Amino acid sequence: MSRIDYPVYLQLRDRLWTWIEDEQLGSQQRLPSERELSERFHTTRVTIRQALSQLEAEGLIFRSNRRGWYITPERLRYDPSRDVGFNRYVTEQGFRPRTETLSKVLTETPPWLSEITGLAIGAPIYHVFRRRYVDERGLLVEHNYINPAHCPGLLSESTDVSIWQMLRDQYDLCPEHRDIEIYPLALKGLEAEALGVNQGTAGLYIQRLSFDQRGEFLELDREYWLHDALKISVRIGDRH
Amino acid sequence: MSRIDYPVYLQLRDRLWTWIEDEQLGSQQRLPSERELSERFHTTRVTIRQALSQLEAEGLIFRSNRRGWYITPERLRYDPSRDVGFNRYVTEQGFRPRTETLSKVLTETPPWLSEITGLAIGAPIYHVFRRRYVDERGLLVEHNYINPAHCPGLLSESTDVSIWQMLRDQYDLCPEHRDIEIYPLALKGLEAEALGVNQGTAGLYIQRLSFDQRGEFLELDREYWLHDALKISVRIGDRH
DNA sequence: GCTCCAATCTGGTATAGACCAGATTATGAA
DNA sequence: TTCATAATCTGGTCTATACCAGATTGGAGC
Repeated sequence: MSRIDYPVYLQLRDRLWTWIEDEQLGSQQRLPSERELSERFHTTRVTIRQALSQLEAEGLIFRSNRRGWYITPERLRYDPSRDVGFNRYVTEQGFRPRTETLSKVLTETPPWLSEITGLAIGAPIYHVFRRRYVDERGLLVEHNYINPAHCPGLLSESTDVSIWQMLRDQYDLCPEHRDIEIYPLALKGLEAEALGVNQGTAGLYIQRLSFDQRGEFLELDREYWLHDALKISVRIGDRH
Repeated sequence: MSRIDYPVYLQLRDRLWTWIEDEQLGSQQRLPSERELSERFHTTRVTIRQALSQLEAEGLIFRSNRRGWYITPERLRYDPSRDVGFNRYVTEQGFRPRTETLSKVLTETPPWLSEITGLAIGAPIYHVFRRRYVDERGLLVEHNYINPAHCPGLLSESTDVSIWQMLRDQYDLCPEHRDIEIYPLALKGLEAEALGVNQGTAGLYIQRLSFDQRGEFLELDREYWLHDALKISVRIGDRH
């Protein structure tokens, strides 16, 4: 007997969950179409969609625009306090990374950026906009704002790998301290578009503001992640 | 002229946003009912609800079960790496904190807890379950698992204030290092119920696992936050 | 084989209506 | 005034249907 007063779409969520387990659907595998599911579970498409949205919120499945529903891969572990490049820790965890540079320009510091970096409004600043994949699923887009005073030749460097590694190797730069901000938000506008998800899809915002030993602004990193893509994992206070 | 191919519910989202600005609705103020809004904006309740859900995902408004939609207060800034108690930093930011202890028991270490703490399965462990408010809005629920070896008299202490402060003052305990995990999830079951939100509401999970100077397990903290309630803010590498 | 285009399949959006259950408010009796 | 209760208001759930637009597929023509 199912509990009374338990809405149909929540019952469906549970039945879908166990159905997925029974079928042993694995990472990135596709579910049957909504119409097929609504027949199979004797309900309407609207209600099935409600149940699917629940599973999406829980991170079990994700949608690919007008293509269908798929099983969400395991979360990527991520430590924003470390300087290790994306490619390296993705590989370390047994996944296949890929980075696309969507734009890379030398532009002028806008007011909001001036406010948090101390740069003058209109001062030259590099802006790199990239999309990162894990196993061919786009997990995040990232805006990098880099102080050109420290690395004048950045535009001619490749930005499809780690910017940090490049800053360290080519320009001998490393941050002395940084301010990190993290909060959940809805992906919208440019970011939603670049990730191929619907407006309002749940996401996680991570911002890193780095300064060098002399307290000068080095780099600002603004990352927009899919909500189900990562698990932040930090160790603090260890002296090894 | 509005952009073509822009769905009605997204247009509504924008119109509602500006309408809220025009009306100068402030923190915790109530919106008109869905039926009223759907008339006012010449659409159906379903579509209005879609627009409201967008604004909810974006953190502008939140819902209170069968009572209505309200303006979301400003996010609370939160640094999980510091030992400052909830009450203190809520107050520091000009808000009014409140904590309810929902349960407080001495129980036996379950397998999953044994795995991450090193305690023996079945070993005694304190479990405190609390709900935290800011300005009378419940923002998170929190499970604390505390090693009784270090603070035998915990059950008789008040847990409506900072557990950390108590551990420090009464038992002279402070953590040497800790592992922090953070990721977005959907609030469900006990946590959703305790916060009075619908199953599947977006949330943020924060876990802190603390050990003392000798590497012994001190405390495990599992927090379930509303997604729109906080902004994590950490400074790393500063030597002041 | 290949390319191109049409048919088809998919999820995305939108309407109109209905009923439910919890929360609030109004009412009226004590 | 107090307190129980009834009416009402609110969001929550659900059905049935329709059409759209992007993605995929299948086949015709080369």
